[in-house]
Amino acid sequence: MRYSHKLSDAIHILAYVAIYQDGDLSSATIAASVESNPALVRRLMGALRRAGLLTTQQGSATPKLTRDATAITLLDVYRAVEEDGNLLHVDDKTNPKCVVGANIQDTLREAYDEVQRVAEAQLKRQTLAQIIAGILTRHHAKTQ
Amino acid sequence: MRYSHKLSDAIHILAYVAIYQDGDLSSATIAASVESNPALVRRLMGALRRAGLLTTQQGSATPKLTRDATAITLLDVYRAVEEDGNLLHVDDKTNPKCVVGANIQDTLREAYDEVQRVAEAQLKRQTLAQIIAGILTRHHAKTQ
DNA sequence: AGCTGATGTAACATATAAAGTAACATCAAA
DNA sequence: TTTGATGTTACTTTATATGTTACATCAGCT
Repeated sequence: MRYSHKLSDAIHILAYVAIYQDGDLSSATIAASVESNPALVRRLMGALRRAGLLTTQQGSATPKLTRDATAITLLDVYRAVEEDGNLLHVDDKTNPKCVVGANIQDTLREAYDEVQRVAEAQLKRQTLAQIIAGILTRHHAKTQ
Repeated sequence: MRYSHKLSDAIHILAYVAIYQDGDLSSATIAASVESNPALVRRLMGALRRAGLLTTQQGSATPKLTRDATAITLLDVYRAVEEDGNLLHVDDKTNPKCVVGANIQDTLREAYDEVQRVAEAQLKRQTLAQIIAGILTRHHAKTQ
């Protein structure tokens, strides 16, 4: 498949909502910033809403973060939009009659879990507020 | 796309070669253990050979690890078989005329690099020898 | 030398998931 | 009531992984 940009686009949406909180927050406007389409934006916003990160109102372009950007981690967003949150994938079709095929799946799962654990810990350490600060800092550096 | 099993299958191949080093190591036999096909096994072995982890000889089913399994990390294997080694992907098509779109790519790259760094460190900490030990331990537990 | 069976590699087909597109029901606000 | 928004679904397109086939090349044996 193509590589997923869902995490990146979801963070983009949340950052946009936070930065332009009193501006035009229609899915079409946000889609223009993402260079994507309104339906994708609405789909991602739906996932963010179900995860409790965003409130929306049907018929009204008024999305809002449910809490401060300092209290939203990249892990929160990742879990909201990536249903298979696994970074690495075990081949679950190996020969059970072979010593290697019969035992490698559980062994690898254990190994991959360690990778997943540290990656998620790192995602948890980074907040939406930091991303927003990074965006604004870069912007100001360019326009001064 | 489908999720990649290349890392898992490559580790499988290396473990198989190490465990059955004096047995039948034809791509067809290994493919039977992976429940895949010989061409895939040969493709992955080609990548492992180019990465310096394995030696092979055309015409002869005699693959060998180039060094002890304790000196081959999962990161070595990962880099050998995953050409795009990035676990997370920035959306590289965002609107440069928007403050968010123009600056989020670099900001996210920085954030994702941190995740990549800790994940790779964890992959580096785990060796092929540990995977082999895990496979054999599980096997012995079942057959005692 | 020739036969057999192996690898190396490429071309093509298929499967799967992401993202794009379009349509429409529903709701908000004027 | 009209306009324009969201929520959601179905379908299409695209990208990547894997499967399949074919065949050139090589090793090892007789």
